[in-house]
Amino acid sequence: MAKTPSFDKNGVKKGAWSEDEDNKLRAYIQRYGHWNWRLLPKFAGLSRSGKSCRLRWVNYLRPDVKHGNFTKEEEDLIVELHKKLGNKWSEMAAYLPGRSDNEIKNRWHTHLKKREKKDGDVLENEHVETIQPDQENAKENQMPAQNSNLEFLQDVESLLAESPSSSTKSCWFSGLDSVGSSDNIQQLANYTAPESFWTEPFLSDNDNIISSSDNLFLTSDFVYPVSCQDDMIMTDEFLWSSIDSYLEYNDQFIR
DNA sequence: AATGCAGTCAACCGCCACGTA
DNA sequence: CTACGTGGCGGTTGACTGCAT
Repeated sequence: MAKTPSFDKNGVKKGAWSEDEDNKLRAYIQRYGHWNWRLLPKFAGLSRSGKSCRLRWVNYLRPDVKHGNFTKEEEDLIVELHKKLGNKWSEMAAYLPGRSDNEIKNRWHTHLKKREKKDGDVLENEHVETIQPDQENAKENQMPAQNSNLEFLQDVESLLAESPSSSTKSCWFSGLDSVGSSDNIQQLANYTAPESFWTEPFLSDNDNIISSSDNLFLTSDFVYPVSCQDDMIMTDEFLWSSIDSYLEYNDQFIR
């Protein structure tokens, strides 16, 4: 499927990645993070270009990357987003957790483009409008701009502070669409975390940070249940201690 | 069984935007 | 202001798979 491995004139390897190369790259990034893609292959012991390493990580090795067939919902969303955004694959990827821009692009070119053309022809014959302006606006409201993780948490923190209902906090994290009637509750329910919030483990040289149950935002134990299980309800204490840990931990690097 | 062809997807390439010296 | 380095994006390619003939 992938290209045959070969070496260019500078001794840089190209083509399909071996399991050994994957393991080296994964191990290096999990321990040190990707601080400089150009230098990374040298330190990780790989005869690859930085670009190739980045692509392999982003599209394949990241722990949150979904491998497998697209669901009907995902495909419908891609079609809708393509109507809205055009070929902005990376922007679309922000709305499809676990899917890379490359994967979305491939899916569009191999499947959805044809489906869309077919649907378009049918609709043209039936003289039906595919999307109403109001629906567009509604969609816009559900997809706020992505912030940095820290900005996102600060926004959430301030919204939660204004919330009269303690259950709001749990409901928001459980992924419910609507949890109340007041403005800030509604705003919170519509709020979208940056994808990296769930997926970036904030790696450092200290392995304890990855495995410590005290830093719940930093562990896969916490990140994955929240991002994958819609019906998970968290206690307020758990949520607040997690946010505090997260902000505290971030401060070490920001200051 | 052999061949051709369309579909699929991992990976590459060139370009651009942005930050920094 | 300019040059340079880096990361990221979108378009394209090439190898593999599966199906039809």
